[in-house]
Amino acid sequence: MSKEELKQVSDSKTTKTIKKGQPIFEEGEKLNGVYCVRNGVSKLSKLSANGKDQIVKLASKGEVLGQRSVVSEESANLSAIAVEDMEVCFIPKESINNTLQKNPNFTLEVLRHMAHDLKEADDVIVNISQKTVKQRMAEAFLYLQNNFGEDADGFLALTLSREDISNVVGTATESAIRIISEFKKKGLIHTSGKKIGIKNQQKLLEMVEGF
Amino acid sequence: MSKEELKQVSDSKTTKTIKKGQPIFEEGEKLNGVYCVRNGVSKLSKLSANGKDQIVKLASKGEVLGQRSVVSEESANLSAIAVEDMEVCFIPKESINNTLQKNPNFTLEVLRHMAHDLKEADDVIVNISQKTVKQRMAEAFLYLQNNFGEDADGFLALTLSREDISNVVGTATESAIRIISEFKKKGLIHTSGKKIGIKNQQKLLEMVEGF
DNA sequence: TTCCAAACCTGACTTTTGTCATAGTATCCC
DNA sequence: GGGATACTATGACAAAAGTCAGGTTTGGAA
Repeated sequence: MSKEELKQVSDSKTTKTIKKGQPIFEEGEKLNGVYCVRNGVSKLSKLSANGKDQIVKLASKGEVLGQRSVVSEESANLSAIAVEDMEVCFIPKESINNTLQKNPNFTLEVLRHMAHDLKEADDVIVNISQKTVKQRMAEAFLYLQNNFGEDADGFLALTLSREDISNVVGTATESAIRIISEFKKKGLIHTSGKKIGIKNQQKLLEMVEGF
Repeated sequence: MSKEELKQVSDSKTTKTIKKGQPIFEEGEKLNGVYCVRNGVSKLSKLSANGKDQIVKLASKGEVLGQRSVVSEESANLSAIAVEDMEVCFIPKESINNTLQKNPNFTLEVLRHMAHDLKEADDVIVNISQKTVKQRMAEAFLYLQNNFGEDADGFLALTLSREDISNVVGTATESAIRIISEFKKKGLIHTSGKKIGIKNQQKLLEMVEGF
């Protein structure tokens, strides 16, 4: 983007604070712009007919929410809810559309980014349909480790509730809890309250691969 | 696109015939361009660790294959295999990239299209993780009816093998066959050889919704 | 046409996963 | 600090789905 464009976008920004558990936007809502995550983590989820949420993606610092809806001029397909206190900035869709029209390189960037998201989504489809719940749980822990890191005590930096974990994995909360207990017994992970730490990365990896 | 651009793309096209069962490209391959479906149907699938294919999408006339890989300059994430005899035309990536650079409207069109695909992929994730195999089977039949229509005798125009059906739904082939038998007994569908016809759309719809 | 391989189908069984019930534990708010 | 509320945990059971093993049918090639 050119300096001028950057300035324009910067001018149209407004920062907003979202408390843990609060929605940034919800499924079906018409979005007037996109939200850029400055701090904290948001879950992107969709409610299914049986009343359970499926978490499709976890977005943190630097990621943009609502892009897809604004680009395709549809209402939001997913809800974005804060799993930690967040700071987001809002960019109105006029500003986005304007830049999309005028700056082919920006559009191409957005396109590349969406292509990446699409690949990830396809991978999730394959995983979820072909792997067992146990394998997906192992994968989820490794994913959290890779993408959000660990705190000073060796626990996963992003602490999700058991329910959120089950919604990422796509299983019943009780099943998720049971598998956490099992992993703990086998020495793959350790816990302290809600916090989970990875003890044996190698074995978790093998489990994902199906050994 | 302008006339000139259209002509340029048209000039760089080469048409290719693909026999049923033959791949257009395979997972991991580097693509030198995209393929536009002129005739026939292709399945886009990915091999999972347990040796089963998961079909992510069925593409027919007018749809473009390989777009995602060319845009993001990655190797193909999915294999494209003909489920019917096909005719495709090839558009080299230079031609695509050229147009992407020069024609913001074209880029925006591609972007919108990919946004749509992403939404569909998210929906598939929710379906597959939150619905039973039976519900997904019902959904698959309705999908085939909506997207590919019926022949003169009231059978689904696109005939998939039982294995392909199971790979769309994400289940074992035996399970798919068993559910087909069950649906037949319940009068929801009728079959003749591999062909399947929908008898009671309403009940299938209710089944998808979880009644 | 005949044969063979591939696709289809079904039964019996096992494993996986979900559901319901219930109890303990943390957490929030007044 | 106490009580309501949400979250975590576990057992018992039921339902869903996968696997294995065997048949049968079908379609295509020699």
